[in-house]
Amino acid sequence: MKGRLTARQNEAYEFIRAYQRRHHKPPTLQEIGEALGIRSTNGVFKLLRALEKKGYLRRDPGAARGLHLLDSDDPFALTDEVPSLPVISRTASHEPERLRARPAGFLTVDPFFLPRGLDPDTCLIGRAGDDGMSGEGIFKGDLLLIEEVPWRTLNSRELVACLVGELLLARRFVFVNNRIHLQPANRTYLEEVFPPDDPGCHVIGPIRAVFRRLP
Amino acid sequence: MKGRLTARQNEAYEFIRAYQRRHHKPPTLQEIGEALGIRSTNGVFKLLRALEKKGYLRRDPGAARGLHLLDSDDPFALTDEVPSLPVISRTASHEPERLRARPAGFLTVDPFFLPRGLDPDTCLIGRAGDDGMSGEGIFKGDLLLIEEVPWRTLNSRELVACLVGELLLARRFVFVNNRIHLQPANRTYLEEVFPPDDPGCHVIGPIRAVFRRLP
DNA sequence: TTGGATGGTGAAAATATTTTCACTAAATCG
DNA sequence: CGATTTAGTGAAAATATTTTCACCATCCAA
Repeated sequence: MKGRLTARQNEAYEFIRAYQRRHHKPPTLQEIGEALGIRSTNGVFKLLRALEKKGYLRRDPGAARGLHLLDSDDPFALTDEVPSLPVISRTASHEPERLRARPAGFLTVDPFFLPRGLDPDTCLIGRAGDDGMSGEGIFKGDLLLIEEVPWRTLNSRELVACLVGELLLARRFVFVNNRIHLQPANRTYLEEVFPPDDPGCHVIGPIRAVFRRLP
Repeated sequence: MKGRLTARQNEAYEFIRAYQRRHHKPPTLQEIGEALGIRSTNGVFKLLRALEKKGYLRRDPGAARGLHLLDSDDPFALTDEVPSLPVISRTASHEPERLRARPAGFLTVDPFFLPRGLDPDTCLIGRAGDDGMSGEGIFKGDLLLIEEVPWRTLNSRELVACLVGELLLARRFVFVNNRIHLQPANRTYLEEVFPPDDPGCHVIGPIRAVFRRLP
């Protein structure tokens, strides 16, 4: 029995949800007001009443922080919506079929980086092993969000992650004359060419996002 | 670094945990008192202070329901916070003192990108407004994790985000001869120089991470 | 046996937070 | 057009909640 939310109401709803996820408790009216740029708590109050009437939250009148989102009631459900992707360990190249085995860790990734509702179960995180794509802004050590797909479904010149030798590399993928070409974007690196079944080369899939921590 | 809990302290701890689990927010002192049969909120207050001193919870002095259990072994302890940072809206340059007002949205960021336990409350997300730092792998549209600090505390040649005119830009920061120099890393852009109080230039702080979604 | 830590009572003070009131302005709808 | 919804401002009132103060009792270790 939910009405549709106005843009403003949605902003309030999303803020409450983000706040709850971060602080494990609901915000006060003042905190909502600050976040949305509303100077009067009454402005916030009315937004909340509208949200309540439309069935998006329940209030506990009189109680401090007496809010309670209905959709995603459980704080653990909230964290579930933010996928945690396995980080490929350095030993993965020994058995590229089992990239998810013994992950080096997990990285929380905002759904913003999973376009078109990409299935999180098909995604992985890998660390770029060289500067071969520095010309396109991918540096050694960057974390790459990789969608795992069969390499035959890739488009030509798609930006991919692959395991070559002991390293996980970002490259442009080209398939011609029954050969996989991995093209760097840095003059000091050379294009590499492999037959499709070369055990020393495993193309994982396209790179969907790049994350870099700066010193 | 935890002391042992007395029976009474443990009862309080367990009640808080159960309450949090059920209501998705911490209880008030009165509610704890009712549950444990303590008539004075001060009795509860002292229990909480003891729990805090022993490292079992954190308090947020002055805030209603300002409690927060710590123990990370406990699935309901809720400590491993995955912060949700506000994304600076495009209209922020009109009032750079209130960057958090009316955020364009929120981005969940893995704690991995907050070095040395950087306080999430001092961090923001901004979108790079040009390609002025493409030479260092930051492109227009990239999401920047910015630590908000007073510009006088910056080191020379530090990579910073700043609001110049209508745009949020990444640049190298240099302060000499009482002038702020913003240096690009792309030959087609020019260094810009501002007096420290120029209203058209607001240096937000150093860039701690870069996130890019690929097409 | 004295002194600190613990665990209280009860009341009052100080804040935090919600709620109400009066008023404005824009957008929407029948 | 006029009525309704939405989204505010600003101030004040009403409560909820935290914090402090004075005081008491018990237990335990030095």
